[in-house]
Amino acid sequence: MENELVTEEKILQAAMKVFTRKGYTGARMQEIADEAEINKASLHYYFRSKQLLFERIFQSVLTKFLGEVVTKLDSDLCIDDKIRFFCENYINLIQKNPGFPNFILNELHQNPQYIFELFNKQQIQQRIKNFMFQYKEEVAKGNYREMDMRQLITNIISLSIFPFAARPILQFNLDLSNDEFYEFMEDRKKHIPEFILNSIKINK
Amino acid sequence: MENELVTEEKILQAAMKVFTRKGYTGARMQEIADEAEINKASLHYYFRSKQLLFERIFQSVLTKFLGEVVTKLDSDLCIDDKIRFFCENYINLIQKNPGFPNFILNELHQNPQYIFELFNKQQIQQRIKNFMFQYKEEVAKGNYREMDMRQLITNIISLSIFPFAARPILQFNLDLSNDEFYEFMEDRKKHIPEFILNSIKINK
DNA sequence: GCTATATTTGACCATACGGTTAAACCAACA
DNA sequence: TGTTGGTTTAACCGTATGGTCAAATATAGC
Repeated sequence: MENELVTEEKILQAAMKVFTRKGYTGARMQEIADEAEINKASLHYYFRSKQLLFERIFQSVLTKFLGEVVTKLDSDLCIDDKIRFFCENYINLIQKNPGFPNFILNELHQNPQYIFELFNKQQIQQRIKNFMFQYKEEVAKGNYREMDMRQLITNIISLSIFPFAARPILQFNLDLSNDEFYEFMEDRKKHIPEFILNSIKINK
Repeated sequence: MENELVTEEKILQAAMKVFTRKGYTGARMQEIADEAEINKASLHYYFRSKQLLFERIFQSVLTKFLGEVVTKLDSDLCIDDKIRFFCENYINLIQKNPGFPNFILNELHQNPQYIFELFNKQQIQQRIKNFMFQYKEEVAKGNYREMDMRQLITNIISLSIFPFAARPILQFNLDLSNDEFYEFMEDRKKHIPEFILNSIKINK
């Protein structure tokens, strides 16, 4: 049918909005229906249950969250540019979807095991290994400090994502308005790579 | 009555366990009652409603989470030691209470406004300002790089807390067993201060 | 326009859940 | 031992919620 895609798409958008805001247990099927401007029974017509609808959304969110940025990470950029690229693009991505980090962190905690399949699809582990290898080569050349690469990768991710997950705390304690927080994260796109590179580069 | 404190304490412990695992919407009063090995009606006898019990728990968690460590931050330690102290003690604290970060990050997102009173009690803003002032003095002496202190503070917190919030993701993608993750975080107590100080100190 | 198929809807169902009640229980004390 | 007051409990209540169903409505092919 013609309308099918439209309705289905409306539902998916509404569901993403509600699930990312309220989480699985907090979300109400009625609320999703209202948001999509359809009858609650139609939800179950298109997606049989809350669980199935949720899985669809969760998969889509996780794919968006991991895919877009991580994919480009084993390009032929140098270490510096990869770090710059990652921070800048991740912050951009989350600025467009502010609810993603908390949503993922939270539901992750409930479901852990079944999520790992999704990670596998993105071949994260392989990309990380490539990056580690590239770094080691640079260490051998004397350009970067030797360090536990798992710590470095954790640092890059933490610095980029955490401020969004803890946004209200930061805004309050650093006394930032919404606009100021936006500016703060804009600055941060440059600040993080600078901060990291200051720490890991060896200046000859 | 004699038994009152015991029962009340049992409830609070059970409630903390369940709320930090499942969040407000995910937690069930029956589950808390079971965990405390009492009747569900007794819950309502001691704490009138789910909301009130939750607020009690949330306040207690937040106080523990903020107080213990942050309080000691405006001591007379030097910058280096304050950063070392903060990272080490925060990681210790969370290792003892692994559910705290996700719990706070999540509920925070639902409730923001009423939480700020609790932050005020801990005088976080003042302590941050003191730290900023101390840093500026050191910059003037030429010992540390000049930088936006709000970024630095965000970095310290992000690096310490985020790995716990995203633990399953990290464990999977860095291929760490539970024991290895523990070791990883043990190393991290030293790694973070080193990483940060490498970046901000000026070597003469 | 008629039939078959897909979609939408209001009404309904069963269960789960937070919360209440009244009776039972128990310790202290007169 | 009987009375009092705090505590515990089983049974119950009203509502919210995920899910179903059959009737109604729209759509497409003939």
